Amino acid sequence: MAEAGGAAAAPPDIDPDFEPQSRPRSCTWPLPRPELPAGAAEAGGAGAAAEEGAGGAAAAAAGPGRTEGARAGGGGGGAAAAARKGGSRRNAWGNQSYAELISQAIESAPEKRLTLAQIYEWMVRSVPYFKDKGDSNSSAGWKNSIRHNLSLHSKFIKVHNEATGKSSWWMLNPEGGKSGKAPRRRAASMDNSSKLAKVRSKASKKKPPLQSAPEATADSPGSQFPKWPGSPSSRSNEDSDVWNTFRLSPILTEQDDLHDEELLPSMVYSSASSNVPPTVTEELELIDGLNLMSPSSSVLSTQQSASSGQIQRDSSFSLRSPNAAGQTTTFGNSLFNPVEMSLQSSVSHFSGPQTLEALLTPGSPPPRDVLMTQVDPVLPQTGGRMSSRTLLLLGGQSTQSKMSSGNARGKPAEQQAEPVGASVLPSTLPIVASPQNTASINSLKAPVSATTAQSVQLGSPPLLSSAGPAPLGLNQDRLPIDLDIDMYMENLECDMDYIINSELMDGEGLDFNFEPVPSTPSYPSSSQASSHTWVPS
DNA sequence: CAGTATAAACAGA
DNA sequence: TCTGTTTATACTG
Repeated sequence: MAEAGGAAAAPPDIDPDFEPQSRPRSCTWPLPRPELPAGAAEAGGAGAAAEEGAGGAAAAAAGPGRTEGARAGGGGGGAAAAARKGGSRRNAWGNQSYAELISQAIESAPEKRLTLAQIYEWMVRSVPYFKDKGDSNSSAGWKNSIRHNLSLHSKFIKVHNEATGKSSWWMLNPEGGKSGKAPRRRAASMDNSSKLAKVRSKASKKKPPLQSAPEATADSPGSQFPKWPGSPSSRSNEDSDVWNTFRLSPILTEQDDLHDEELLPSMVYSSASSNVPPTVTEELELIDGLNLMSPSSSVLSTQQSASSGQIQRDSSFSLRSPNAAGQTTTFGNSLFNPVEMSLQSSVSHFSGPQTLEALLTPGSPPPRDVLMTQVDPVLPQTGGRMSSRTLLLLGGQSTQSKMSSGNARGKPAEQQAEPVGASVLPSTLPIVASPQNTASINSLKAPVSATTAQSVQLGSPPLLSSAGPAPLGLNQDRLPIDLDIDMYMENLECDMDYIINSELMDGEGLDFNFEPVPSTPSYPSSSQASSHTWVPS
């Protein structure tokens, strides 16, 4: 799995003990372990050496005593010998490294993402050695190591978790950042956000000239992945720093002008439309990573660099959604929709520069639909649109970016919301067989390839119009992607939200909107909508 | 030397 | 206090 990079992730070593246990009821993730452990499975299956069991126990036993101090070094002595499988474990808990354990923990989560606390939890529950150490007392050392590993390895990406309000989500880097400490540049697609986060954080944080911006930015170790704009999620202030960091990429630069939140969409879109600067390329790469993830996603990829980029993203989203059962359909929908919306919109934009222009065109009334979506960035500027209402609309679920801060998820959010993402999506983009969906899909593609199609579709059901509740069933399709979504959400969300809110919102039901929107019109709607809705024809 | 573990300093929320 | 990031140190292969 994740393995691409994560190779480590699934090493064989896993102890029988811990793997399956992963899901504590109490755990955040509601889902019943979906497939859980891809990683685990593999891991376990693979090599899993049996030995662990014993070892584990032993370790546990021993463990308590020594805890950290001894371990490596001390353990080293004894353990050292142990070749992974061969014999003893490298570590008190087995042969797996922290990074591997973390990977498993994340993979075990239905949504493939966990918060730090959840990772701790998983460790305690799943790894015998840590069972005893859940306490604050004993836990300090290994928790510190967990955190350290998360930050250190690129294979782990941090997605800021608005909804939960908790800490960020930690996910496996699709590209497999691998353990490499800081593969900075590469960055995986998703990473962007996360990375951004990191970047920003780093940038902002340490003032020490050491890593001063410039250098860091570049490739040097300091900068990790400046790729996208996404990070708005982070904090306001940081952004500035972050941006600096990012600036490397042209896009970023542009974005700077704009604003954090909206930036993303705009950025992408803008960049794409305008030129497809190098930055874009990078994004693509990132995206690629996503693609990897996503099965069908590749669809558009080829078409246009710019367009492809986003498209892929979409796919990635869909991909992401693992298994989760679609529990909270509603949420999922809402959440996803927005995202997709944004995505689609973005796509459409790309597809049709014209559209973009049209959209952008100041002269024309700001095409809410379209513009909203894409242009969002502008909107905010124009008038902060994210009125509370909007947020409200999104309702609870939409995680609006930082703006709203507490997302719908908030409460049960984790349970519900998260799952949502995961649950439905899988089939989403790629597959969606349903007629409507199909249309939507087409629309997605269409933008790229055929504008015409879009127009057609567009014509039919503009977002709002479509509002018709009917189609909803489909919604689910899109929902899930939380993982990515979050990330995107950060970036996109704002836009989406805005758009949605502004347009759809008025009222009532976002839900309705979603579907209709996404289903077919979405793309078109965005681009076309702009033209349609706003522009006569 | 690379990878990993551990400890700890710092910083932000 | 928790979360994250970084740096430093030590050990192993």
